[in-house]
Amino acid sequence: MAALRDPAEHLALALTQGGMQRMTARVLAALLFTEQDTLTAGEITESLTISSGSVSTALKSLTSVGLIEKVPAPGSRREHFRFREGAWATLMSEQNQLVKVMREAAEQGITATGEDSVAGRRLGEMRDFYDYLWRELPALIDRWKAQR
Amino acid sequence: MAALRDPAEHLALALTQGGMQRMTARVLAALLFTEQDTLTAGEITESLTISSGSVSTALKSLTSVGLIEKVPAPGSRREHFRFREGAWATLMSEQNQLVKVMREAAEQGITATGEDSVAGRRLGEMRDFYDYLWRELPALIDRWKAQR
DNA sequence: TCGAATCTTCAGAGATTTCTGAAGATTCGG
DNA sequence: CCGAATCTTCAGAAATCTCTGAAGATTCGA
Repeated sequence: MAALRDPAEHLALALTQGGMQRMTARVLAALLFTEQDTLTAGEITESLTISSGSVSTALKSLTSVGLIEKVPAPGSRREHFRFREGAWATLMSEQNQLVKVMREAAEQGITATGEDSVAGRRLGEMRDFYDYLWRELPALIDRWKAQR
Repeated sequence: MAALRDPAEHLALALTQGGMQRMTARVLAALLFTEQDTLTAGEITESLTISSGSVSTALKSLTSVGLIEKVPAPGSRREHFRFREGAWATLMSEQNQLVKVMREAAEQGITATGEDSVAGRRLGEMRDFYDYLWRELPALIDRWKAQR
């Protein structure tokens, strides 16, 4: 596989498996692997050989979820971007939204079937599990932040 | 949205967001929401109005990851399936594979860039984070299992 | 304020994924 | 061992998602 020859592409692939858009993942990987402190949209466009449109969309989306940040660049007309401190914890928290969705789906199911039905009991187990994660995962991330 | 009227479909949608195939998610939801203890492939095919091929593929895949199980059904020629005890913890563990992939991608990046480069330091942070999760998440799940 | 450089948006081409349907394999009662 | 019931597989149709390219918007120095 070509990705194994290129660690940045390999990392992008892993991010893709986690649900990230392919071009977005490649842009993030570029920001991780550069030896510069920041990169401009133009530099990314050139180094990945993808359209400026894709880069723009990717940067917008990565910024909005807090994985990267715009860096004021005096003396340059272009926007500079940088991988953000603590971004991994942010990404993890993003993914915890899914835990919330699962818990709510279970809750809704219980409302529909009733607590004491066969299905209601199955869904109760599900709700309890995601409830537990919803409480414990943020604590886990906090412990990480603390020990840094 | 129609899904909000039908809790089973809503749950299937949530599973889909987590990366599960749509028909596979619907089959799993059917097994969760039924008032029976088990369902046959035929019953699922009928209640979801999807092709028998999709049901067969879905059941195969759900069985292989341990979310459901075949139940021996004396006196019936058909296979019976049931949502599996502790399946949610299993699903969670599945998803932790991604943590491992991320850690390895970081490690590989460090090997390529060197520990002391700018990129190497960024990747070091990434590696440490996923390393932490890789150690702590199984413990979190174990605590859940213990407290049941 | 003007204009060059840069960025954003979005329609549609292209790539990918998903589902179906039907042919063939399997299973089990008789 | 036969045959009806059931299950599996897979080619290709259909649906979906992704990326590009170019038109228009924006920004900032002069």
